Amino acid sequence: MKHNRVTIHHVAKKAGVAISSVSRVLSNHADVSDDMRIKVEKAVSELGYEPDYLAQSLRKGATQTIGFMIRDITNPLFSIVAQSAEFELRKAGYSIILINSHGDSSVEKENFSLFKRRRIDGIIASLVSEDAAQTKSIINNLGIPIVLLDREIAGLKASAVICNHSIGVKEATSDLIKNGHKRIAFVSGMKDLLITRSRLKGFEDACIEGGIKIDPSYLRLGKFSEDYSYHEILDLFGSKKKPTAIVAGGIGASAGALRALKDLKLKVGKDVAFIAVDEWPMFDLLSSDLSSVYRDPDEIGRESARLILNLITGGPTSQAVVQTHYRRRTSSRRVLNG
Amino acid sequence: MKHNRVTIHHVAKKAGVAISSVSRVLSNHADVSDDMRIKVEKAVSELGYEPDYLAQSLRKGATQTIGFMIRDITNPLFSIVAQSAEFELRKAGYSIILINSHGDSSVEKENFSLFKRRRIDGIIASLVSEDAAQTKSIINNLGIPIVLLDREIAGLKASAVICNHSIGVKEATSDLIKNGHKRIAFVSGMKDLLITRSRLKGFEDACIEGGIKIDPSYLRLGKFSEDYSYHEILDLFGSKKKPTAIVAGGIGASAGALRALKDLKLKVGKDVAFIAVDEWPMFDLLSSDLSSVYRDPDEIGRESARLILNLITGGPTSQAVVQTHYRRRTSSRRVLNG
DNA sequence: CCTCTGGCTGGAAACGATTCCTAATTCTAA
DNA sequence: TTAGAATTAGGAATCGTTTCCAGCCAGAGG
Repeated sequence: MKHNRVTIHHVAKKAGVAISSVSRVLSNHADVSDDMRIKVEKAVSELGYEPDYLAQSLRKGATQTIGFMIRDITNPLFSIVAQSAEFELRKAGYSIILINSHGDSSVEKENFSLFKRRRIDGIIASLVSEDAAQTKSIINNLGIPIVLLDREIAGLKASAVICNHSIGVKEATSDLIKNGHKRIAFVSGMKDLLITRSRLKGFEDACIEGGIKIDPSYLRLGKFSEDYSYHEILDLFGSKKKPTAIVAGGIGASAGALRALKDLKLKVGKDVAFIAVDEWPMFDLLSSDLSSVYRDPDEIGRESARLILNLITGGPTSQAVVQTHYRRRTSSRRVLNG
Repeated sequence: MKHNRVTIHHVAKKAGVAISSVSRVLSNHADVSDDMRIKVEKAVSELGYEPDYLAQSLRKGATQTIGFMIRDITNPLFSIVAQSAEFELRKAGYSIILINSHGDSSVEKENFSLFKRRRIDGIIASLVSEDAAQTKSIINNLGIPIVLLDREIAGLKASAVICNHSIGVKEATSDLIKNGHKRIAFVSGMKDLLITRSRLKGFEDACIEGGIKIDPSYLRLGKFSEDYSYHEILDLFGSKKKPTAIVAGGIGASAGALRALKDLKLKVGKDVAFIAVDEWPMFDLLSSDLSSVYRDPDEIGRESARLILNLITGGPTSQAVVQTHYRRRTSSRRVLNG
């Protein structure tokens, strides 16, 4: 029981050579004779030897492991990102350790220290917030290459995959305006995040171009949660100046808004125009044919894998931009009624 | 740059004691004086020392890591399972390595060997198939504790979380029969999987109790994919004896079936009764108010974590059963029209 | 015939911890 | 006072690799 793990010692003994020679053969070192190679390979295959990652890692100082930290793996968008990143990284010989931060900065902090203790080679992370000075110093002191998803932190030595949200949101908002909408609500997450600012910029640009003055009470930028969005929409429709259209930034925001509209017995695409930013699985089976601002999660995963590998091999930090575009469907057709 | 990692040596040197003493303090060993403890703890906190997992693992023979292997992390059900398992396991000091098998047996095999080389302490897996004799021998020779999700393999030393699908499906089917349905289609995955057999049993039991003879052409048990289900439903409705109700086993089956019905312009809950086995995010926002057979993914995750920890600490293999139940909504109300 | 070069090989020192064994010190009791 | 027990600390082996270094041997060149 104790001896069922076959190590390089066993191979060396069986082949009648030194441990170092076995290692040399296995790592394709130049200085090894044909004779030696044959002897060792024979012993290796007879014993079914496979080198131990742990010992290799300790010696080499690299674990061939990437930490993937997000707020919520349950988010369908991120689960696709994780999947595609894993697919790319395994091709390069890396495994991924998955960690949730549950949207909690202190858990996030712990996770970074866990990554360090585990000697992770690189990190792909969707951070809780961008402002925390503490987070910045933690990352900078970590000494581990990191790729940020949709975050921008000044003075941080990090690569990033940035989605160009403003373009898609602008197209979407412009379409609403072209259809005569003037009272457009915009619900999304915290304003201190790049992702929100970028969406907001698209929204504002469209309004400016369309000659619409933005009423700040239509801007509800607090949290990404369903709950937040649900209550904000209820609040908006309880007021005097009900919106005629809604742009929901993010999956949580969309879900909350759609539930609120359902409870208010308002028909999407009929009583109110609606555009969802980001799609989710079975989007086409929803009660209404939703227009959306789309980005490709697979691409985000691929790009994040590419960037982290690049950093690990000593490359400079860089950014990748993923485009978004407006997908016009029936929920955003003209539905004005007031 | 090279010396920025602080090791136990530095602590020992700073505190002016031996390495072994530092280790003893840190692992709360009994034989350590107060004086020693204070000296070491001071040095530890001044240097910000944190023990290296890699070295600890190599020496202790345990990596505090669990491998989580599934066919598709994108599946919303499994992503919830993964999340809740991770939450439980981290409380016990374990991290999880996430691996996709993409439903491919040979990838699955590679993954097992990767787990072995990484000295994973335990595995939680949703296997591609149950029949492969090869898989059985691989797992048995692996020597790593394993928990199977919804799979049953005779002669395998493994714990398992088994969902009692038959109960929920039976309730659901009985309800359809009570409403007068006789031509009920059942679409799901391969028959050689416990999960399918269990669902089928519930279906059959309900038919027997309800005095309905099952027409085998209504049983479409091939794959879990959307594509498969889509085409089978199209086929069924292209035939003479169109079904009046559908039970879709699994998320993929449900999605495919709903798409087919959409393309056929058949209204769910009006032209045909429908019951989905398993729910997915935003289930309540679908075009129809779907009845379902529900199981709690969080519970599956928790139970799998519990079982694997139990095995790791030397406990015997065991099974946990997660119940399912029928959630009656409008899509399964009486809708007979022929 | 001797030395030099160069290809191969084996030995040993890391990597960063844990843990066993031994020795030193203190304390108790005769 | 001293033998023996009880505490506590240090040294060294170990986990399974990689890699540096030194040495051996053969062939080439003088």
